[in-house]
This record gives sequence, structure tokens and C-alpha cells, in this order.
Amino acid sequence: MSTPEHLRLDRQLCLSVYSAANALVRAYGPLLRPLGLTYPQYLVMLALWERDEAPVTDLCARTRLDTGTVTPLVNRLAAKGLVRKTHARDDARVRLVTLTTKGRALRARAAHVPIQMACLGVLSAEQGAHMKALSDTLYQGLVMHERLAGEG
Amino acid sequence: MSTPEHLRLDRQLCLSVYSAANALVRAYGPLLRPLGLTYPQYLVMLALWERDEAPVTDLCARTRLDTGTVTPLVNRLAAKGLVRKTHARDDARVRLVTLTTKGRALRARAAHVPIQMACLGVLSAEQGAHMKALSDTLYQGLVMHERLAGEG
DNA sequence: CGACATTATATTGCGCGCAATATATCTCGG
DNA sequence: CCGAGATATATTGCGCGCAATATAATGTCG
Repeated sequence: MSTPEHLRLDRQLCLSVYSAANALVRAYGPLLRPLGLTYPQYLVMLALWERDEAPVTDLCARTRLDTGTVTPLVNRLAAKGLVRKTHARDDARVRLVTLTTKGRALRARAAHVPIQMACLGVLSAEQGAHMKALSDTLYQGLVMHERLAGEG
Repeated sequence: MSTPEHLRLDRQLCLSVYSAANALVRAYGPLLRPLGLTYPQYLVMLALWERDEAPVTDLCARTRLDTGTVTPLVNRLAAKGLVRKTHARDDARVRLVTLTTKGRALRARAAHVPIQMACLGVLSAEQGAHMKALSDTLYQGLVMHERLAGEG
């Protein structure tokens, strides 16, 4: 018997999104390797380049990564001398992640990265914008769903 | 000084796609765990449910995973008794991955998975179709780009 | 004040993604 | 037939994703 429509691999939205995301991360590789960063590390650095200092939880929220990923990742950034971890004065639980001079300096060398990626020219500006909007909708819808399931 | 537009985290298409893909895989978790499958394992099973037997390379191509991922993954599927590995008669290099009876039987229990996912209702049918088209375009463009870079 | 939930972070274990490398086996030109 | 590439698969090492768990500090409410 033949495969029902909905089980066909080429019909799965998830495979398309999954493989596109993986290919995207691979595409960043050649641009980030010279900077000594992986793609998720780059996300955290982007967050810090916007604000020199942030609690781990804040980095998790803005990069959409989880604490199990961010804690060791930040330790690796610290080992490279790009960030430092300090204690917040008002709340002994929170660890502030702070850019070092070296970490701040890396921003200049990273400035070309988004530009180069855009220049791969795989999607037009409108396609990119549309894809971003749909991805954000999907992300937020799924996260919402997780929350609901988590309570019930 | 403030962050230039193109370095702003909330402007990155890649973060949107990346986090959407991760959320999608997480969303499959509760549906696949009862079947004893991870999401990439599910992709390989989908490929095999379409055709009982396939060389590893063929599975890689259809699931868009690479050999370093698929080889140990298939070994885990074999350990669960869902597949078997045999030798092709005509070419001693290729290993055929074959569904076992147990693996074939699992298809019935997986039939509801795509339906349940669709019923999360995060994207409309048109949005889903559009997102799939854009994702495939992005994937194929990036893979094309990898190939070109790989040669030069 | 003291039990108890909540919050911030860290840790562990397993599977995956990927680059790099290794090892057969095949193909093809000479 | 022989040797140079090409092809199919496997292996290794590291970083990440995530669920589950642990630990400590904070907040809250009786």
C-alpha cells in the first residue's frame, strides 16, 4: 500500500524548516570561524553588543536559548576572554555577564557578518521579511502552546 | 554608541528561523516520545515507511541529514529492533537499511503525528504552505552556495 | 518568624550537527 | 590489468538542545 499524504516526507513543513535552519547555521560557519565563534555564541555576543551587561536569564530570553545551553556557552566565551561573570549587588542569585574590552572590540570585526549573509542573495528582501514574520509567528505560537501544555 | 541596524538581534532572520525550528522539534517531543523516537529518528522512519529498504546515502538525501548523523542514528533504530542493516548484493560498499516487522508496524501508531501537529493550529494552511515554500527556497539556495564554495 | 512556593543558575546525560578523517570498494582511463 | 580518483560508509571530537534534576537565594503568607 502507498504512503498516505500526511506521512509523506516531502509534505512535512517541519523538515523544510529544520533543514533550512541547519543550512543557515552551516552558512554562518565560514564567517564566524575566523572570529572564533559558533553560531549560538554569536547570538549571545549580539545580545551583549546591544547592552554590555546582562543576567543569564535575560540572555536566554533574548537569544531564545535555554539555561542549559547558555551557562556552559558563556563559560566558553569567558575562557576566550570575551566576557566576565560578576555578581549582582542586589540579588545574590543573578550572575551578570559583562563584555570585556576584547569582547567589545570583536563587534567591529563582526560588523560584516550580517551583510555578507544578506549578500548570499538567497532570498529577496521581501521574501526574507516574509519568512521572518512567518518564523516568528510559528515560534511564538509554539511557545504559547508549550506554556499551556506545561500548566494543564 | 548604539547598535547598528544590521547587528540588532531582533533584526536577524536567522534567529527567527533557528528558534522556530528548535521549537518545532520540541513540539514533536510529546508526540514522538510514546513511540520511542526522537525527531530525526522520525524523519528516517518516514523515509523508510515510503520505501521499506534504502541505502544510507539515500536516507541522508531524503532526510537532508548527513552521514555522521544517520549512521549512529540508524544503529540506534536497529538496537530498538525497528530496522536491520544488510549488504547490497551488487555493491559491497552500500549498506541497506531495511524495516523490520516491528518498524513497519510502528507506522500505524505514527499516523496521528502529522495530524496532531497540524491541529496545533499555529499557522493557517496557506501560511504553512508559504512557509514551506520559502524554507525550501532558502535551503536549496544555501546548499547551492555550499557547493559553489566547496569547489572554488 | 518560619514553612513553602518561586526564581536564578548550574549540572548531567543523551542524542544530534558537523567538520575532519579513515577505510573500503568501485570506476575508468591508459 | 593497474592505479588514480570517486563513492559509500564509519568514526571522532566538540559544541549544542533539551529534559530532568540540583542548589541556593528570594519572596510570600499565615
